[in-house]
Amino acid sequence: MVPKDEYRREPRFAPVQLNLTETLSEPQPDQQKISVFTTRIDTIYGVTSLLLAPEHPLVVQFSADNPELQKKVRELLEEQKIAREKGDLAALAKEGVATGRFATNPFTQEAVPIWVANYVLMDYGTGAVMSVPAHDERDFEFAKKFGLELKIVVLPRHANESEKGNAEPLLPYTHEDSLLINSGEFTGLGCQEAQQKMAAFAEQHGFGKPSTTYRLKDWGVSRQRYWGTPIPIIYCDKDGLVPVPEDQLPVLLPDSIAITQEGGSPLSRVPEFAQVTCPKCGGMARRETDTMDTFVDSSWYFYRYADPKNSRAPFDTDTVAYWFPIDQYIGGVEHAILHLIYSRFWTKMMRDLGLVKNDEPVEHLFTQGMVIKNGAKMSKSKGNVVSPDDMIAQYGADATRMYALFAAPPDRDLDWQEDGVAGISRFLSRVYRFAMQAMPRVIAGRSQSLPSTLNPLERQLMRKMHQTLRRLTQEFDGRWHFNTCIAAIMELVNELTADEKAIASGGVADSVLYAITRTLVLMLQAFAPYLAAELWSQMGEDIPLLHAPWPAYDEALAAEHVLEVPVQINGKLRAVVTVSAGSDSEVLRATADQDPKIQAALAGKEIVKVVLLPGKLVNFVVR
RNA sequence: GCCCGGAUGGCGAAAUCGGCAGACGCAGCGGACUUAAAAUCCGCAGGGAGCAAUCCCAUGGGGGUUCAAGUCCCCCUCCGGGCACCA
Repeated sequence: MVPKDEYRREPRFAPVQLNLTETLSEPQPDQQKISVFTTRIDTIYGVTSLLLAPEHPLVVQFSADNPELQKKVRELLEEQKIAREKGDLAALAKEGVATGRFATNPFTQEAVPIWVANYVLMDYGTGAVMSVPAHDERDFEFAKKFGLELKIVVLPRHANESEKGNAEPLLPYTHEDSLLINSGEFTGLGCQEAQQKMAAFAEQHGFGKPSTTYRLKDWGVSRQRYWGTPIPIIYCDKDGLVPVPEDQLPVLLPDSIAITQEGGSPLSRVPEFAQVTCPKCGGMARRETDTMDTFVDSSWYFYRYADPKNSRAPFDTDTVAYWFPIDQYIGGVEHAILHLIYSRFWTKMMRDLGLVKNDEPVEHLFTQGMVIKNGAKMSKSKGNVVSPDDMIAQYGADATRMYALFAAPPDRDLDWQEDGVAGISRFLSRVYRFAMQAMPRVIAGRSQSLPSTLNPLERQLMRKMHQTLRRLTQEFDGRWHFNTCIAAIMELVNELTADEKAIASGGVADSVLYAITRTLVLMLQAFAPYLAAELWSQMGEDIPLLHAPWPAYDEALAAEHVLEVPVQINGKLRAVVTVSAGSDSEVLRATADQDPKIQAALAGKEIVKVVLLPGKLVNFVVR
């Protein structure tokens, strides 16, 4: 599948150990070490403080005999917790407190103050961060607020020569296509190179080494909701967490439930659901009343489709192995992450458990556009969904379906509007009238073989038919731009109805009329299946329309014999000339030379160059 | 903030590999048929200048590459979607 970064592989330089000093004096050999985690070791000469997460173990030690600091740290932790629960950590105002301790930067041997900050997370990296205000957004904000020092150690690579050395970049300057300054022996290196060399230096001196870290996407699956899959776990005071025995699965949601405005899980207020006996000891126990995120269901439900009647298990491994992976997934861009990631994760988990044999749920992904209504995506949660029911009632399912396909290619967003469906409806009526008019001769033509030579009208119509068929065949196999398929069918029908009188008066053999009408119906079935099925049955075909094979187009019959070639002068269209297909450059040049418009336009000009593309284009470059 | 899409006539769009910008349709205008209307059929239709032939301008904006750019490169604006103190 296409989205492939559910975890990101990032080169990291971690951990770098900064020695802790009690004072600004020389570092002592027996002092403690704090591991920090960084992706920008190249900025380490710009470190002006060291930040710890409120939960960092050393914070406890630092604040042991300092109640004031303890209180402040508790506040910082609380702020962080609330922000994380709300999911808007980014909006959290940066707060922090100095511990009064100092750490020594192993690169510079400088001592920097140690702070506790509410935006440093204990569960990422090491819970300790080197703060480089000049080259990190967050540190910049923090340092400005608390008056901490800024040290510029990276300059834009493309700064003018004259500015070099004194150009102050707009702070914080975080780009990595840059050069180091004020960085000791590393000054003058590019960021990337510096990262390699400084990591090697750290490793050599035993205070750090590069590593690769994988960042997994968080997915908290439990929800305090009624709608969701029950989590089959029972809490017993005696036995702890007890899984619901397999013969009691699946746990079903209760039917009688009051959805109130109260907070908390609605299921916890349904005693007959929540109160159970422990499967182990038979004593009073409590059922888990959170349900699972609906993403859990959407992560695997499609496996059930391969084995829908299985009453023993969700699905049988071998039955599923026959069908999976799915050949083609079609979904909206808004699914490009989340659902798609989770379903891949779920498949890999089931693979590891031996439940499925495929590594990926899906082979190919087609990302369809969203339906937009009044500038926003149409979605149930936004309540701006427009039902096609009215349109179906007025124009029928065929016209509604075809209109939706005609409005835009499927990979593009579609701003839903209803003008235009009438045109499709008119088109389908026109097809029906034409076909029914021709029907007696179409039926007669069924049993006749095609004429050995086609007359000009027959040839023209057959050419158009094969061109249309070629277009559809290629689209179905490739881009899926059904809007242009429909346009192509319209062009074919336009040509047929334009020649309707000539066709009616016998200008086209019955067998040719049959061949064209039959192909038209086959092409139409993808877009207007009901009309196509009706016409097919009128034609008295032996096999059902759905079983009829897709017809093959004939490249020779589709080929144009006369080509119109644009003639340009300095790239601007000045004439169009007609040549027979297969004409070479000389013929093309001669034809263009003879065109009166071209002769007039070239008069008195010097021809510098002539671009000749046989069958495609002539361009005179003149002075 | 970061990542991914997108922007072309009054509207939906087409141009698939750098080669006639606007196919096909909607809405509109003119005409035929009709007592009249509906339906249907024919024609016109990006903007500007001109009686006309014809010419100029035009694919969100600005630069560039090229004989030739909606299409390729650089910068920017706006709209949509997703993610987001992950150091």
